[in-house]
Amino acid sequence: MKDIRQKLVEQLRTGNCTPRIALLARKLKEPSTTLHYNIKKLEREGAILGYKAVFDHRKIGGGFTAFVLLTLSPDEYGDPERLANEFAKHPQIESVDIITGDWELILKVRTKDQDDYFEFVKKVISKKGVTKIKTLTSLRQMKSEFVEL
Amino acid sequence: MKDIRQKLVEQLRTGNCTPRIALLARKLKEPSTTLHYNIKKLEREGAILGYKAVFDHRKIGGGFTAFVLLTLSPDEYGDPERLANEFAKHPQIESVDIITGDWELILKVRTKDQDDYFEFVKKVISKKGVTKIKTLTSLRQMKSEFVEL
DNA sequence: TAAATAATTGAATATCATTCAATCCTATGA
DNA sequence: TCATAGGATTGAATGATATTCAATTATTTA
Repeated sequence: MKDIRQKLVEQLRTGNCTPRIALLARKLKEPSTTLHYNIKKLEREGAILGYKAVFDHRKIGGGFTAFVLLTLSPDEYGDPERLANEFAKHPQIESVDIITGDWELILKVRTKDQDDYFEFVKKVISKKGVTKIKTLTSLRQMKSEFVEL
Repeated sequence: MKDIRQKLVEQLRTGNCTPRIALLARKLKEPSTTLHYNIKKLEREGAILGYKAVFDHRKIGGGFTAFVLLTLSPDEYGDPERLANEFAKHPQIESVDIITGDWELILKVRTKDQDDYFEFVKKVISKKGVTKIKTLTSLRQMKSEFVEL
């Protein structure tokens, strides 16, 4: 048996999907060519960045979810985007935001379990420039990516 | 001119998309029927919850993003899910998590601007059961929904 | 080891996205 | 008011794709 599952998840997580124009045409009672035109326009304008699958992460080896608050050392203050971009590269990280207040960055992280998360914090998050880390562990997700769970 | 744009955004925000099997078949060098079978299986198992568009929220009237930390009154302590589910219904709310630590809930909220956000806090978030609200305003998003921006 | 169940796959079909050209609408300026 | 140009809408035709089906192969179960 091939292990296609993992490859599929990898591909569908960030793209490789497309809108169902014919279905939308029926729902909205509009000609599909009109919808096609308007969707392409949204894409051209950069309003639509892509199409992707939404997963129940518990079922694809991402049972642990946490929000991570970070403060940066004064030398990173001027350019928090450098570190933020570095974090963004990791597939375990769902979102990266530079924020106001007592913390500079907030990350949303998905790992298999708490052990995995601890390893991830040690290897990826704890780096020069990060002076303080606070983890808010998700006990229950009610909504994610605008989808109610 | 019809205003289809808003209706499309509404529909594509949470679903009405589908995987591009033929494209994946070329990428992964597997027969499209095999991929079709495996994708349907992921759907049946509930691992895939749906397919949706990813937006640049700044271009569809959601220029303001914030993470909202909430503490609940002792009487809501026992059943934070009730309030969480209520929040989840609002389209401005991207995610709702029940968390550990000093706060009980974290929301990710998208509104047009800060004024809109203030209205939203007053009308929706400030309700009986919520005793403390802390807003972390996003100044810059580097990644969202696993998509680098 | 046999039988049952699950997974893979090519061929055929049904559905759909996309293209194209014609038409309509809207904004702009004389 | 009218003419014009660019954008938006749409039906018909086409090309591409998802889906179904049946046959085969692999894996699990008893």
